[in-house]
Amino acid sequence: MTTRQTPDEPATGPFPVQRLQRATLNDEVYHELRRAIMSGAIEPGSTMTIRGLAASFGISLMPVRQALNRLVAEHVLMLLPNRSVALPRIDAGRFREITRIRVALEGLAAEEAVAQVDAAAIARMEAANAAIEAGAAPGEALALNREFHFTLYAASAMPTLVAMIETTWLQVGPLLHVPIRKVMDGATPRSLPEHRRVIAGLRAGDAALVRDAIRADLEDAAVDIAATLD
Amino acid sequence: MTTRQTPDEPATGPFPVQRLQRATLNDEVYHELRRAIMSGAIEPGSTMTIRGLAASFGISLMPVRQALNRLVAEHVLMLLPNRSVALPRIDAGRFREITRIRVALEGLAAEEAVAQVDAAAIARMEAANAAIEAGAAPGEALALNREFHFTLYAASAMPTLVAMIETTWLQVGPLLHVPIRKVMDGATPRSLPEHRRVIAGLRAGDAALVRDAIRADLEDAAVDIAATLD
DNA sequence: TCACCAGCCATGGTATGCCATATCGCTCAC
DNA sequence: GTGAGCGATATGGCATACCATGGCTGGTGA
Repeated sequence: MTTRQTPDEPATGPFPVQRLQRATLNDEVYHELRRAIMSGAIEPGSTMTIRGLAASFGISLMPVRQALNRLVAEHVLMLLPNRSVALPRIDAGRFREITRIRVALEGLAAEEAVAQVDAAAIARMEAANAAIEAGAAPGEALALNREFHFTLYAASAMPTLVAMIETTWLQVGPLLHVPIRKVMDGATPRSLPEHRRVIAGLRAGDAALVRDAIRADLEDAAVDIAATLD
Repeated sequence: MTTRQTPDEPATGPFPVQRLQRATLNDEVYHELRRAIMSGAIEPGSTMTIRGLAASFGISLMPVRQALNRLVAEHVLMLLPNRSVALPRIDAGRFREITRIRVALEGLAAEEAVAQVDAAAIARMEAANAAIEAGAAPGEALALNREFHFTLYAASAMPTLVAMIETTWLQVGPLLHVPIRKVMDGATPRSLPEHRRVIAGLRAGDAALVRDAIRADLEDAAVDIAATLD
């Protein structure tokens, strides 16, 4: 099964080491492409070839093909008529659509999380938000924002929902990078009132408030991003 | 590229025949598995092997592997620890979760459809509903119900949303078949008041009414299905 | 008779090779 | 000079082959 165990570092014995890398090449390629997309390394609209990627990774075509298929199935990549794959160029209409979907899904997760969130999760969210407001670098702010949101969503204990939300984040991922950088670069570290409302709502156990704060947070960000689209 | 053109039937010349089967084996397997799942032909909890399916289809392992990967990516199939795939056994908790997701997504699509639906679509929905109420066979009723709902959702002009809804239907597909049969077999053809409310709401342009009718329709059905779970 | 071990078989992952197609460029004819 | 046709190359899909792993089974020894 080629579990790709321990490419280096000789076996350290029965010690509890946690280096379970990635199981299959397929998975590795998949996650690497995900990372590249979320980090803005891939230009929207650009196409990629199986052979090209396989050569870059130094592996055969099969794992790459499977990883691409998986991303196409998630609507993160797009199948061209010639069966090549491309990172879709997101127009304003599609962005609006995905934003509405995100409001519905993330609102549901947020609402549900209120009843089940624990103090540790709230603390992590508050720490992430504080780091953003303290003026993290743009890339880091994105990661912190992601942690803020997904800590909340994970508290919903709805794994299928969380997975669907992750997919939607991937779909708009190419947009997040550049515009957010533009938005945050010039601005002084600004407070994120909606994030603070989320935390306040969690503490108060007010599901409607948390849902609305998430909605407002998404829509606020969407306004900035949409402004860069047309 | 192996476009698999015209396995039989000699070229009929420039006549406009519409027999563009399926493009790739991958796709063919994918859709066949989808059909099998939605029709209840695959037992929830049962596992399947790549080689077994490939032998059944009379093709090689690669297209089967890709189709399975795609279904796993859509959370329709499930990856076992030994990397085999299985049709998940849906427990009550997961069913409740998916139902809530469906209410959120399908409610959004329904609401959005109100502003854009045309008379032809409403007519198709009414016809489908009438056929159900007239006492269609169980399997046919499922297909008609599906047509009713997706005609509505397609009117939303939100293709990404519709695709996500289709995925959720696939995820609960194994449950729909048997229970619905049980529910509908004994019962005399009953009217579907929520479907009628949907149509009335569409005619009246009342988005809130349509959304609520869809919510009620889904939750009504969910009660029947959940009753068969534990 | 039971437990344990070894070898086989089933199965998944990956690499390679071949075929079909699409695309691009070049050449030749008009 | 331009357009049409042809060929080379790039590219995707599929089949086959090989390897690694995990589970199962049968045999052997206590």
